[in-house]
Amino acid sequence: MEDLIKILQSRNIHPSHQRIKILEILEKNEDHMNVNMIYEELLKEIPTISKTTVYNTLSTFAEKGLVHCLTITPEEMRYDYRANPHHHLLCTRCGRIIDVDVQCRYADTMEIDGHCIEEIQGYFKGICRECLSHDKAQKQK
Amino acid sequence: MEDLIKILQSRNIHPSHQRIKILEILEKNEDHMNVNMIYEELLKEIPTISKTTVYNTLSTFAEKGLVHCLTITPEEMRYDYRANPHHHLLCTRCGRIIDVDVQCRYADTMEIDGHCIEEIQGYFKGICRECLSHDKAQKQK
DNA sequence: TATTAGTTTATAATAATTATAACTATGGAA
DNA sequence: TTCCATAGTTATAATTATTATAAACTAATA
Ligand SMILES: [Mn+2]
Ligand SMILES: [Mn+2]
Ligand SMILES: [Zn+2]
Ligand SMILES: [Zn+2]
Repeated sequence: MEDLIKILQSRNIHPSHQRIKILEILEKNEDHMNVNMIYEELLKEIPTISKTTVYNTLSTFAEKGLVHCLTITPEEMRYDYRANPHHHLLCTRCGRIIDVDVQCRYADTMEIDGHCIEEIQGYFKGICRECLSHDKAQKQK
Repeated sequence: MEDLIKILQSRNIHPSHQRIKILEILEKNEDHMNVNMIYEELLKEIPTISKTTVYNTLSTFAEKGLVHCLTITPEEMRYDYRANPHHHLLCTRCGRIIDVDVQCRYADTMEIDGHCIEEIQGYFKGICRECLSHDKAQKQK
């Protein structure tokens, strides 16, 4: 709680009740929530929360570099709180977006083909570990 | 023209007038159009074309593996006709999506961290060659 | 107290995409 | 030729994520 406030302050974001809760949810959640998932979680603690606040807060967080926006799913934006750059797996079975710790060979390159590279976004499509082991368990029956 | 028909037929897609024209546009265009860009181009030749047809056709093409869907821009889907897998640069200046021919070290890996990898999607964010040289020209004034 | 800036909320507007149903072209059977 | 089935196209409406707008609230400050 105190930690979260400090994190917000360090980015010059006024630590309102709503903002603290949203950051708390982002921190807890592993698989890259969309606005609606965050909103549903918030409702449990702040029943008067508005979806606009979630949108506003997330775009503030993104501006201040506190979260990264992932355009992996075509339907809606996903939000990523983890600090270090990394890649993702989009599971075509369960729909989750999962962190994958692989290094990109080009992660330290700032120039390719004359283009200036500022950010690397990579993701894999496939079937996640959990879904695979679920498949196996099914087959053994 | 004959080529385009053959391409469609080889994928079991009936080569209607509309479909041929859409494929033709995709082939000509380098920077990964969205539905509206394709629609606007089509209007010049088929003034009665419907946007629904563009959507239907592109989703057929995608199903049959003729195009790839890019979720790089958050606003809308972009379509990629090139056959070989490759990466992209999203220029934050001009908004274009440009092919970048870099190899991915993991392109032949089918398994990472126990997850099954079926497809690799990667893109870079930055400023493209053309925008950079435009900047330089400005400065010299 | 009155004022102000910053934050949250309710509500409406926008825009990409999908769903639905009517219309059209085509090719074969009768 | 006429009828019919099918696939493809079109117009239109519905859905849904996101953004815009303005009102209400909060906390700090003169
Ligand atoms: Mn992540
Ligand atoms: Mn491409
Ligand atoms: Zn899964
Ligand atoms: Zn550019």
